[in-house]
Amino acid sequence: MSVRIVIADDQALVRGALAALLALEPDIEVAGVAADGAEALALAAEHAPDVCLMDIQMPGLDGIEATRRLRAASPATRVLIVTTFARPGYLRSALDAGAAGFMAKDAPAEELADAVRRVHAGLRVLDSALAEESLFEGANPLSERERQVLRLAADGRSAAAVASEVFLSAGTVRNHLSAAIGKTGAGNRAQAVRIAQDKGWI
Amino acid sequence: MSVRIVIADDQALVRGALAALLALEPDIEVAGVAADGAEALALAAEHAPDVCLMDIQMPGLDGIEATRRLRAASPATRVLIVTTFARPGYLRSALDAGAAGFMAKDAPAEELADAVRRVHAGLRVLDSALAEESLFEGANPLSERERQVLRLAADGRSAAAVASEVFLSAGTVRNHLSAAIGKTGAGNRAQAVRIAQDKGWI
DNA sequence: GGGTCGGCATGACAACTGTCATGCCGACCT
DNA sequence: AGGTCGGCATGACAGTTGTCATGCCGACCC
Repeated sequence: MSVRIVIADDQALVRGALAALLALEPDIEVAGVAADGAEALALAAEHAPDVCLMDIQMPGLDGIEATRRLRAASPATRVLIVTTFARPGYLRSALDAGAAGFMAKDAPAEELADAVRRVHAGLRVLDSALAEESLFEGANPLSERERQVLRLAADGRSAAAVASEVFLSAGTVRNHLSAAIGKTGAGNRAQAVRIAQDKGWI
Repeated sequence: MSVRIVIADDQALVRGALAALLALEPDIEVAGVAADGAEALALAAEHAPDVCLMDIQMPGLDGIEATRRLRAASPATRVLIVTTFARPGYLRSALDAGAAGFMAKDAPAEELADAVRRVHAGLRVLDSALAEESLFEGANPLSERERQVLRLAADGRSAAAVASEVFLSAGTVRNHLSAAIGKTGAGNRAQAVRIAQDKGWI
């Protein structure tokens, strides 16, 4: 009785290579591959796989949101997040969304098949160092408004431009940014953006 | 007579998966895998492979610089760059460094083995859309100083902090940044950093 | 109800940022 | 030699950003 899986990753080369790697295992069967979250949902509905390997960074529907919807639509399919960026905030979001496992892409290739089997067996799979860091860091300290404003400021918009997007005064936007700068421990908004992205807070 | 290759990529999972994918080809033999540029050079010296698959983003010695050194040390080994980021500036740097091919990781997995064979046969392998864009964009317009200052400003340093790093006045640093902003078509330094990174100019 | 708290909003002030006019210097051409 | 050009350096000016004191409001707890 083999484990049936679906793989979702936007980079075709990586997707195909992961499929090749897992297809080598006698007890794992690759039922399908998806290039984004929406495709992953469709494939999961069609094939009802045991496990879905899910990247976070994907165009359109990202891996976190896709996990949330997949858990709601097909509770029998368990999700193993496999991500380039081992950010503490991502781990938390992934678990909140209902993921059963979380692996960074710099983990040894030999561990992947085992992780799939463990997730299939109903166990959680976590990078222990990252889990520790996630606890140590504490939760995302930014308020909803602060995240929103910081996201908009992230691609270099001025305070006035952000203000008109969210229907606030420019002063208020600067105030939220100032709060975000304080909470991230940054010295200005550019650093705040970097730190927040690095921790997976925005 | 099979093609002997070395694979360099810092993400172990991707490295292993690419190795698995290529090992399936009867005429390709994976002689070794490396986690960074330095390891790749050592493996190339040891095994004298026909082709080296090289990621750009790697800790320590990056893929571009590793390619340059590998071409100098082992001219018989041809380099195929395989990168996450299909940036026009990267393509140019890679070719200048002596790479024989340049593939993005979102290319179909079926093309990888063929690309390896072509590179081995002495042909160039290029993403044609990217090559066109690279020509259209023209060369990196930033001067050495502008790149240096922009790189330092990229992680949120103030003009004064950058100035003391490079022994210039704060005003001069702002002037270089202003020039970079103009040349990138950005509206402020944060946008200039984004655009320059996106095109592979810094 | 009264007190406290966190999130949100605002304008005033100081610091920083982006632009510009100006000047210096070496490379290149005629 | 003289002219032109691009890269580099600088300070003055106007616009943007970061901080702060202040106030409003709903949630929560005696």
